[in-house]
Amino acid sequence: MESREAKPKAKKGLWKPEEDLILKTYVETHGEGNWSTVSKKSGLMRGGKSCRLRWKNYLRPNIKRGGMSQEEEDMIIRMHKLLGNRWSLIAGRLPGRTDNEVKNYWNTHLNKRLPSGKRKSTDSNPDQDDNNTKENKSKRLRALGDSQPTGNTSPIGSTEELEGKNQEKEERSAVSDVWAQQDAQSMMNYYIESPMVPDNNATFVFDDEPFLAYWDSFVLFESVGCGGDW
DNA sequence: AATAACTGCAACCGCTCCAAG
DNA sequence: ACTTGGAGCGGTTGCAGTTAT
Repeated sequence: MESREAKPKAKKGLWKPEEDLILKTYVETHGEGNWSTVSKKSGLMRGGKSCRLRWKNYLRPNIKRGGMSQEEEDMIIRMHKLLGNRWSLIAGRLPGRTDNEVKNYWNTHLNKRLPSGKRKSTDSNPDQDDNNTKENKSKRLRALGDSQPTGNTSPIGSTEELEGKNQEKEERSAVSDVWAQQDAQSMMNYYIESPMVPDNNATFVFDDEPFLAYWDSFVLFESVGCGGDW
């Protein structure tokens, strides 16, 4: 596909301020989308994916930067418990936060704090510490990559999560069951009471995925099937 | 002061999904 | 029905900054 000759190689690495400016200006005048053509039209020597990522994670308006608040952190933990590594879904519940940011925050701050956390632990046994050294990291990950299907590192349901291409669909159909089995009631209470939700009138920003669909099916399941009192 | 080790984050990669042709 | 290409997602890597020795 990319074997077209004379195709200039896309620039990689950190974005420079002038590149940011070009991209920002371009998107603000032409709108999002058609990322593959952005590099040509804007003059940026970047791949479309790179442009999209930069915009989405850094340049987009209303991006909230800086440390996570306690509410945000709590939300991430709860959502991760329910959804696993569905970073885009989790980020969708956190206005101004991106999936990449949530993912990084989880991996660097939260994961190691939780009992099941397994990355870069500071108080683990020597064997585990050895596994966490930088030079061993790559070897370990490559070895895993050779022997494991991708996307199977979720702490939640890592054993029951399904391999292969139907995983997503099956997950979606199963998600209400998962929620029903877990602390669904407290989750609902949290949503209602959360300081991040100014009122109950759908003030979430549903950026990407149809989270409402998940929610609806869950509500349906709970209210019809389980006799919940809400 | 030097440098090794660690940490956090930005960015890339590979894959899947899905709409258009 | 099939192919193709764009978009999006999660996992992984690279590296700059920080801390420990």
